[in-house]
Amino acid sequence: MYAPSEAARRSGFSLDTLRYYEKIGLLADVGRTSGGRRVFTDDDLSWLLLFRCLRDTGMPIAEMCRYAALAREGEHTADDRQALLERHAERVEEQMRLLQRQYDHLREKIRFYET
Amino acid sequence: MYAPSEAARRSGFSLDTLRYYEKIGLLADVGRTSGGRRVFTDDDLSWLLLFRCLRDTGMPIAEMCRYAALAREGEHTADDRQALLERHAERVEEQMRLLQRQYDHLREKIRFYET
DNA sequence: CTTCAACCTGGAGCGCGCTCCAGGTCAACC
DNA sequence: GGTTGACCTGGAGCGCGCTCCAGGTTGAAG
Repeated sequence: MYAPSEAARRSGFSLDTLRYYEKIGLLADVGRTSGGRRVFTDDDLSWLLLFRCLRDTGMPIAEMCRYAALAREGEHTADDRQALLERHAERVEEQMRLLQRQYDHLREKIRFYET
Repeated sequence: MYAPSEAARRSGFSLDTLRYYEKIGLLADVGRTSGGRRVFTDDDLSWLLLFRCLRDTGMPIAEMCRYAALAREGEHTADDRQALLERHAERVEEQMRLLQRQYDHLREKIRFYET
């Protein structure tokens, strides 16, 4: 059980972003205290860490929503979810290759300044 | 000498983006025909390829503008320009490490679906 | 019991990097 | 000379992903 600030600290998202993710339905069924304050479980946290991973690798929020919606539908969507992640992983590989290539160009450019 | 569409094709930027880059002063002194149409030189093209590299590695446009402005000031800014690129390259290294780390997480998650 | 930082809501606003549009001009080809 | 597609300008608009704000509530510490 984590307070909002603790969940923010552990996930790397801001409080506003956590509220935003709940508002758009990415993070569903977040618990509340009797006073109306959010309480994040370990399960919520592991979702947030997955979202962190997907965001850091450039997945659009709309696609994360699709993934989360599939997961909520139940076990029978496991194949779809796997395929979604696989397609994303392939895009990430392409992104890494491009980044490496452009990094090499950049280093070459810098070497030019060193002479 | 390249027509706008050719410059777009070779640089990977859209026509609108080329015009936009000129408008904000990132790309300066682009030549024109008597009729007012842009003519891109090899020099313009190599600038565009550098911008492509910097954008692909996540440099904000404002910083590319700073770099371009320094270059226009003359040779005496070479050290500043080199330092700017070096700082950027270090950020890119960090970005590559993060991307690799999150890619590994993603692959692990996918492996979980395979069992 | 008081205080005060952390939290709540709904909704507006923002920064970035383009992208699109209207309404016109240019120039190569038939 | 007419057609057509590439190009021009200034300015508005957009998609994304938050971020901020006002005005109010909660709850742990002293």
